[in-house]
Amino acid sequence: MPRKPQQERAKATVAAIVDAGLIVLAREGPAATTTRRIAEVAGIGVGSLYEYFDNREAIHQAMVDRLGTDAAAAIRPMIPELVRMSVRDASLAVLRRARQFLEQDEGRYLHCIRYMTSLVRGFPLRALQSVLSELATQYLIRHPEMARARNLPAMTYVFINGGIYTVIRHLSEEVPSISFDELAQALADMVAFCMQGSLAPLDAPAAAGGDVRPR
Amino acid sequence: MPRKPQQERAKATVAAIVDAGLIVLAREGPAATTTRRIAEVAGIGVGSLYEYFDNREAIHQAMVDRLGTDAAAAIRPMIPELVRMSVRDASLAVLRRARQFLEQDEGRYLHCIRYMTSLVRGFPLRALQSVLSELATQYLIRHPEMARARNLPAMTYVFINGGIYTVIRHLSEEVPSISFDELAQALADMVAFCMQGSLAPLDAPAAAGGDVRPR
DNA sequence: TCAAGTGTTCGGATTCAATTCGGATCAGCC
DNA sequence: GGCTGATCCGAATTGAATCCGAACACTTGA
Repeated sequence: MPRKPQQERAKATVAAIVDAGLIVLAREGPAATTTRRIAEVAGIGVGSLYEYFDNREAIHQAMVDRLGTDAAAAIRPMIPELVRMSVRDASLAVLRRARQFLEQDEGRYLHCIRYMTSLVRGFPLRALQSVLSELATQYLIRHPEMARARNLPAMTYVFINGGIYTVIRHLSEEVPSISFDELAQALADMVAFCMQGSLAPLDAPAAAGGDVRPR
Repeated sequence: MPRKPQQERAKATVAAIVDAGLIVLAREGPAATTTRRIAEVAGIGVGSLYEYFDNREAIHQAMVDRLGTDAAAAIRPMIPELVRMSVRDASLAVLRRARQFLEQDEGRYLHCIRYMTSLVRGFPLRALQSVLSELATQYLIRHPEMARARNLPAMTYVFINGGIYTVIRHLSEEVPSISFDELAQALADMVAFCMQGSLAPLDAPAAAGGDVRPR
């Protein structure tokens, strides 16, 4: 029976639990991220964990939510500048900011994110997805001619979801076959190529490799 | 101390364990996929699990490997046909085959794949990645003019990794915001657009939305 | 065919993390 | 102070993962 923290100290406790979870996960790995250890690092008793969380899974969920919210907060203020850039430059700027965000605090979030995919089913960074959707919307408002692009909702879906999880996967790899900068550059190029291709008239000259027009 | 199965019955036991794991995971979910239950469904004693697997995690890993191998086996025979298609059609064909593969046996693999991402860290479908790399290589041999494409290794990385995990994520979503067919169509279009854009001469006319040329 | 030696199976005993629960403590209010 | 609900606590309980030594099955070679 989880309750809502009402008093200040209770809110502090909840925050301490999520903080402790992230700290332990980053420093000691998923095997060490037990309820006892979280409580120990948070400086509270084990029983207190269950005052505000149904179970360990709920704590993990809160940790993921925190990461998503923080990431979103890092990107959101950039939106006004981003909409004034080209799609390629905007994509690149977002990817660079994401990397910077993940590497702050001695890579705490970077370490966490590597384990979180196996901690929480689906690993939904809702807040981050939401901010990137907002960015896409703002970008289209500023560049209405791009709304002509064919299949835009599906492509946006792939840009956002595919982008987030491709980056996470890359950062989780033991021995990446390409560097982060190469990945970021490729992703930014690809977003630009897709917008370009999707906006081109259907009777545009096809490149080598057969018919590249949709449908 | 895990050993290699030497006798036939031991190999059968190992296979039964992996099968049972996949069956239980698909039918009863991750919470029910305990060592006891796997042993029960496999028709063996709990102790036998540890003859060939270090721990439960190793069993999960074997389940993931099995899925990756089976998926790869479903795609590999298509390579000779695929290399004769356009990139778009080939991409679409691979995506359709993947879906068909996942839906066979009443969606057993589909159910499994939804949980596996949280069962095994990194969820590496090595065999599948390997087959798709092979496909890319064969495609380039057959279409040498495409090797001119800028940044090809990084783009291929994104096609393969991004493609696999975007599809998996989509199939894992409770309420997908787009249908699988829309996703497949968009991915195939995007691969085509990227190849087209990447092969286009650098001084090609830029589409709306600013400079879309790399670097 | 038998016996030794190795591979295989088994399931009760052990270990340890997750969760519960009843009571102690604290904050705000009369 | 005395009351009430919120908060905190940690020993006890529960159940899954793992271990281990005995029992059983197969292979070999005499």
